[in-house]
Amino acid sequence: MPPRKRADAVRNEQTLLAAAAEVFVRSGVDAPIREIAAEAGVGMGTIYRHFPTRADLVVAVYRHQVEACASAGPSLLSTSDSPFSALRAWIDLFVDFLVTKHGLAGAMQSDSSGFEALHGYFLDRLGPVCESLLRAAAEAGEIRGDVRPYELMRGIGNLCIGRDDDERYDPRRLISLLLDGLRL
Amino acid sequence: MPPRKRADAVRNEQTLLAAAAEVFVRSGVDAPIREIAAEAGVGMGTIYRHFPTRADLVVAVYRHQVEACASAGPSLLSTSDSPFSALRAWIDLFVDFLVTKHGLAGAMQSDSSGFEALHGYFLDRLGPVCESLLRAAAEAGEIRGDVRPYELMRGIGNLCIGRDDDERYDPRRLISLLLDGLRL
DNA sequence: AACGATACGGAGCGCTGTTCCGCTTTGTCA
DNA sequence: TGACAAAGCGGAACAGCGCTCCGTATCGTT
Repeated sequence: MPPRKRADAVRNEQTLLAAAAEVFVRSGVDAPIREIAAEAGVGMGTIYRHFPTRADLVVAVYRHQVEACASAGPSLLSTSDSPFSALRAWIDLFVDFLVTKHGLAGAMQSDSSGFEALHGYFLDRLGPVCESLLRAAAEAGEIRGDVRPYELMRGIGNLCIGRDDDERYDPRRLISLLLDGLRL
Repeated sequence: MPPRKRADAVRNEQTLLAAAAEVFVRSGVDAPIREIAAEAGVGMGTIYRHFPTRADLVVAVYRHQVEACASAGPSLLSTSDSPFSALRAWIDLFVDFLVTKHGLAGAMQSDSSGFEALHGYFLDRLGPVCESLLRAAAEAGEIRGDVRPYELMRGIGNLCIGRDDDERYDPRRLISLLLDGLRL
């Protein structure tokens, strides 16, 4: 059994994950390594040591984001004014996450089976979270009750497909409209 | 009406189209501009003047290749030993062309409607050519007669999906096997 | 032949990924 | 606690790329 990782290395790994997620949203998954290093306040060597290839980093961020998104659901539900505003806030996190998810396919150019596995993980983990938010809002009488989590998540995912550099298309606007459409 | 283009400019444009096609097959659509310039024996400035963006170049090569592939059909048919060997040779050209075609989607990241248009052009132009090769081989009794051009072209196209840097997968080998399977 | 107009070539700039190694921090053991 | 490998870190340095720009060469016209 190899000796445990050093505490600073563990810290840096977490910092990097958070910084990379932030930068991916701001500049896309192809953002320069330097920008991610700067955001995290570490050197480039540190990134390469933790994540030898860009795909490694993207996958790690992806998993990290799935977890963050999953655990954000219940906590938003308990801190928000209403179930519906929790849902809105959660969807907002979800959209940030989709940037990473869509970049994933490109980053994992080979290995499509690995991609499928990650996609399954994503559905298993986030589907129930979305469902509980939906149910809470429905039981509070804020939205209609016949919306299924899969269709909502997929619909939002599809709305977010397409290049970010298109001034004429803002997915978040449409998603907001969609959410309004759920109200009773 | 603006004065005609200079003769050397026209020549260079043709040279570039041929050189780019060659390089795309060898190194992919992301090949360095320098490599294409070197292959064509021109300076980089010349490429940028004729094709301001990479997408412009890829699209131009694409159209050029569609035409070349379309006109190669009949001529192969008349110079080959048999219709079947003409078909084999044509498929070989077709596979080269697919490198450009698959790169097209990536190069035209925005503008998916433009991509659809180009795809339609591709089908209209190459479908009949493939059909005539198929029919000739069938009428010569070399292959079965129930193969439709669309399914063959699409099948071959799909076989060619996936990264080129995978040592374990050689699309041309499989395509050769597929072609053998058409024989009577 | 002479002279704009047009096109060409490639050096140069800025940005990127990736490596490599001297320096710092950490954990351990006497 | 102090000292000393081992593990980890930072960022200078190198290499490769896209793209621009302008002095030079070629073309077509008069």
